[in-house]
Amino acid sequence: MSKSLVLTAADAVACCSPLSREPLSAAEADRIVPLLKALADPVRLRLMSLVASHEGGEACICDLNPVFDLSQPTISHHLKVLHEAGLLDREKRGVWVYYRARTEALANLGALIGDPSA
Amino acid sequence: MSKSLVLTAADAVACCSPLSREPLSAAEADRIVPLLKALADPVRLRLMSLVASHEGGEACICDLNPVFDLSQPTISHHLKVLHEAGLLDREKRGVWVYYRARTEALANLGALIGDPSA
DNA sequence: ACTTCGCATCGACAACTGTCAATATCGATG
DNA sequence: CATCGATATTGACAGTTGTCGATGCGAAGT
Repeated sequence: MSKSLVLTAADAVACCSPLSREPLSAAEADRIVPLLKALADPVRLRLMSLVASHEGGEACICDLNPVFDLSQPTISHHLKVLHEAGLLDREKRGVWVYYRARTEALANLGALIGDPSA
Repeated sequence: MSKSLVLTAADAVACCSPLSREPLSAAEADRIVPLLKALADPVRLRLMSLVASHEGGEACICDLNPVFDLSQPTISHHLKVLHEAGLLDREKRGVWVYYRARTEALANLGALIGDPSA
């Protein structure tokens, strides 16, 4: 069976026209805002960038943790927020946990905010 | 003198490569996050969309206020946040105040999040 | 089996945020 | 100038959020 039975916030972005095209409904805004909230923190934005720009689009937590002067639980918390927003996929391989950037979600969100054809 | 002597957060976005290109520095993240924070609220996201999609890219507060079931000070507050982030330009014409969407700022932010060429 | 290691969860706390009612400001109009 | 109407500011409050230390959990190694 498919692993995408659960509809994350990231999936919901694809169905809205760009900000400058037509007014967003309250329901649409409520579906998009969790994504923006997830990115609207300096640590999470950098985490997202670190994972997305990492080789293969994925990174091990063990690589991410030492980048910041923050406790391990704090990084774990931020990664969870990004994961639950649908921006990061989580996979456990052996001892380590890897996060992979959902570039499609990022692309959809980017298009919604700054529509190139607007 | 020019009115653009002040560098808003929106201007600072243009100088960063997309999220999935290379890791964002802490300083870059700190400059981008205010923009995302400004959009990461359902009311502000809808306000931004309302203004940006409005005829001429601008809208009068008197048109925005009745759209929401919120007090006038609350809407005023949200518009201020968007303005201070550099996403909305403010202009007083006669009795009314008009807000204009800074589409360039939106485009830059959109490109940073979801780079089409990534 | 015991320990170690990588990561998640919990509980607590300070800081920030969204909202409102009350009030101020300021231009237009009588 | 007195008033009115549109918007901004202030002060207060509840709810949310970022952070930490302590602890839990499961897999690997000894």
